Amino acid sequence: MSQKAAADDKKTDGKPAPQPDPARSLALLWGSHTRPGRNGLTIRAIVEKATELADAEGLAALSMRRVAEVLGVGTMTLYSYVPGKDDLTDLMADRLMGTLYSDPDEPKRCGHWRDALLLIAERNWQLHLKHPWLAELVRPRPRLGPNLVQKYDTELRPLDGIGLSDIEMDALLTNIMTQVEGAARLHHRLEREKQDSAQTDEEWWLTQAPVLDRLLDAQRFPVAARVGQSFGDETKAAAAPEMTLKFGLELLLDGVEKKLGKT
Amino acid sequence: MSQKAAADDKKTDGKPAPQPDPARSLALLWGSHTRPGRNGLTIRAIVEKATELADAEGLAALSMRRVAEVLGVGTMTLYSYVPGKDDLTDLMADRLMGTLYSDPDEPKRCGHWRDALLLIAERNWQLHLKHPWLAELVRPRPRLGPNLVQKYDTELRPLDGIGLSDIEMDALLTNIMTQVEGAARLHHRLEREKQDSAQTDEEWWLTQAPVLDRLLDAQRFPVAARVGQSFGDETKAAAAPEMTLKFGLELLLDGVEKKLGKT
DNA sequence: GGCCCTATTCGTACATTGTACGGAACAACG
DNA sequence: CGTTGTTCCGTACAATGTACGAATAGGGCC
Repeated sequence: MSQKAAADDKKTDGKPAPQPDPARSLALLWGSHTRPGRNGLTIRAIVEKATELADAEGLAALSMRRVAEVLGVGTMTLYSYVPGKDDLTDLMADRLMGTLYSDPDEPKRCGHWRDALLLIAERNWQLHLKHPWLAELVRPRPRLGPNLVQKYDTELRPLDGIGLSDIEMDALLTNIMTQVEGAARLHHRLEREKQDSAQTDEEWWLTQAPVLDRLLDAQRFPVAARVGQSFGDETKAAAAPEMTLKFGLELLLDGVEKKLGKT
Repeated sequence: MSQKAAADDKKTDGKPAPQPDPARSLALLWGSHTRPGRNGLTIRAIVEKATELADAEGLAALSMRRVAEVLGVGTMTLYSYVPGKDDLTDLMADRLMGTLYSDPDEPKRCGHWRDALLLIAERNWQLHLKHPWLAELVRPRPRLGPNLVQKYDTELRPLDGIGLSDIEMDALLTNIMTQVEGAARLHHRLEREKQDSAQTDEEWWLTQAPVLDRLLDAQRFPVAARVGQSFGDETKAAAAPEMTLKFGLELLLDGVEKKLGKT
């Protein structure tokens, strides 16, 4: 239908793309973030304050106006440092990637690849706990910034030479990251629901009761009813997503172990 | 800090919560979607048209105004059928869950649990391919609707009695869904980038070249450079996320197999 | 020191979003 | 033919990202 209808907005007067300029975004990521402007503002400062804001109030509360307000500058001033909001979130994400490990060989120093992967998963999990907005970013993974590349390298090192092909190494890491991110999303969703419906889970059962009734009394869902029961008990007791993640990781690593023939 | 500061907006004049009413949302999901209004409109029709729109133009283009326009009704008319946009997307998602299997025993009929899980993963993957917006929804998983519960039950059945506890069954399924959704996100991200930067990937390498140079010439990232190379080759060749998913699934299932002691 | 030019700052404006509000049109019932 | 309650929807509002261009400040050159 309107497959290409949205391509030419402006008359394309010379510059190729006024809005999305991937080259500029990349240059920004890899460039210097500490060169101050006229009023002493730096990209780094913007990114840090924005991160604080997102940590405290969630990604939904992260608006250019709020960031500018917190920094005590005009809203549009931010745009002389950063092309747009997407680039800001990219910067925020990439910066965090630099905080994961103390040095590029930390995971490898675990010795066994399995321990290394567990460390990697744990660090990423903790990062997601500290920064709930990380898992909410629209972009599945942020643009390729220096810290992300560093992280990639750091996490690949303990896998190098254990018997996996390059592509398998990448696939394994990707799957682990997917697991962690997925668990983080679930975790934050539950957390938010818990504090949205406020106080006791007494009330939670009241609103959910009609559905649960329909669920249980009908034998349409025999297995779901029973498992949902167990899961519900577990859920209220502790952090279910973390258990799920641990379980999935074990399975994944056992699978790797089998693929490698033996430990 | 502002933990509870945002609780009381309005004077709370009687009705508990004017905006987020989980009970109503749940009732909506489980209620009838075919009762027509004055002008013959039904919830089902709204949901279907909205789904078409999201399929064709992406989640970003899905606005209440557009949906109403397509349906030929006033914008606010939608609000007499659906409490808000979130509920609409919940309805859309839940409806799709009903299209996954022909009957509640289809996966179980595969015989072996491994084949069943592969079928389950494949179906969910195909669904994500058909509806890119599904993986973009903010809510990690939609609200508990009838079709989602049905799907849950259907997918649990082949796992029942093979030697896993209820919680393990749930965790396994959750992890598989996470894998699929993560792969879908990556897939759609690559797809979008490919058609955003338009025509040849010639140009892609031009914009990405400076970064890649910095990446390769520095020996800061020895492993990442090499693996990224392999991965880049693979990426251009075919659908990398799908391969990654297949790989991760195999590992996961091998892990399950080991846990069960033997096939 | 004085002046000009360029890069930075940012007030205003606009398009777009979800949706609250309340009047208008309509159906059913007496 | 009212009356009443439901459904429809035009208008309005607050919030968003950001384009535009006027004000402004700083730094180099005479």
